[in-house]
Amino acid sequence: MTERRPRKDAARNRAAVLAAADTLFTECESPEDVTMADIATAAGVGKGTLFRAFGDRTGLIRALYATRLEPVRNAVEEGPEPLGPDTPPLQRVPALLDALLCFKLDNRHLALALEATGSDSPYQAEHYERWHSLLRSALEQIPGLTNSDFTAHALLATVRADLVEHLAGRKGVPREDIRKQLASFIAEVLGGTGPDEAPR
Amino acid sequence: MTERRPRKDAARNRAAVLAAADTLFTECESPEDVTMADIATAAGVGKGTLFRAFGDRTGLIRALYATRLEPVRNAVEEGPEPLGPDTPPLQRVPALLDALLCFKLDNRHLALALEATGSDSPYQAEHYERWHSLLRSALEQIPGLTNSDFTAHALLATVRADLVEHLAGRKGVPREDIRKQLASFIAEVLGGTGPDEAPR
DNA sequence: GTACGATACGGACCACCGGTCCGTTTCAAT
DNA sequence: ATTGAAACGGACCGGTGGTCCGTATCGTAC
Repeated sequence: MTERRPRKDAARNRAAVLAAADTLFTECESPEDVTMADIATAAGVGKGTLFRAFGDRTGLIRALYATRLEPVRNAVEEGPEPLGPDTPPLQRVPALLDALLCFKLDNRHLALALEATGSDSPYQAEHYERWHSLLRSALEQIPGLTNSDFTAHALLATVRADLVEHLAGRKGVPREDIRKQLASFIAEVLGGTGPDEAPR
Repeated sequence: MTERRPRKDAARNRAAVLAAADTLFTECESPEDVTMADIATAAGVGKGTLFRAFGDRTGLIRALYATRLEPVRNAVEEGPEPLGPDTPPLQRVPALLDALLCFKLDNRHLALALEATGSDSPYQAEHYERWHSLLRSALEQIPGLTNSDFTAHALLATVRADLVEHLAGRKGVPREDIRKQLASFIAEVLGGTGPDEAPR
């Protein structure tokens, strides 16, 4: 198989860039006053290296984002009960959204940077498709719920990075409050058509 | 009062720029390949004029957006039954969101341009505050609904420009379908706590 | 109609950013 | 030790938002 292993220095530099970018985005207020040159300098490499490794700005941010999101993704794909695939939908849907919310709360800067890539609306990222179809199929298994496709979009819109940032950052709403409000909203949505509780 | 009337040529140029920007944004695919220089040229004025009149790119787009949104705003503030302030909340909430949705459908390019301004998340625009508090107070009057503040945010997130664009543009969902799905979603949200409203 | 101050015009100009290019250095397989 | 491939880095480029200032236009006072 032609699986060329990357050279040692390449791997090291890649990691250095990722780390530097992460701290820079975390520190700076707005993602867009972190320039590519800044990142290169902070990582101690040249700009060329940076672009060679990640293609372009979006590629770098996506790589960072994917790295951070991986634990969540694993938990969802093969994890235990609250998030894993064996959870009954009525319980899994809130769990999924709560996990996503917490992730965005913990990585506000990153999620913001990803969405702010300009031309790259979140709906073009392959991430989105995955989450959407996951959520949709979970919703479809809930009896009495129609409109799963749109509902999935709507629920995902609820945890978008800039809304989360607006609430948690700008308005200072405490983390647990946001989680509770989201949970309560979801309960309203899910409870609307079926029997009000009882996962049957 | 020091209400200096603007000079005649200034007013004419301002209008020309607004018109030119509107058509350019409408024609071009992505808002960000309409440059300020393009707009100036299309309007037959110099760049300086353009910046003098609107401050910066965001200012121009906001001005355009506000102009287009004005009819809706009027209808909401002092209009007749479906949207106006005398409508009972249970009917007004869906009407408001439907109006907003239709507006975004009709002005996709503009709404997209506004949100894509980069640093300027929709939540920082003064528009948003107005719509949010309007919606929230309407929701508060619906008996049995808690969590009005967050619910208002969530419902507004449902009609965000890029989601609408994703559905209507990218995936080609017909206008009426989207409206119907939105209405149905809202019904689920509003019907969740009260008596079984089931409009069908 | 003329003169004149205030206001607006316009396009050359600037700073800066994402992205490329290519001569030089480093790696690792032999 | 040799050597070719892979990676490096920073000078460089095209283009964008935004500024500056000499010039043209407006509108008012006479």
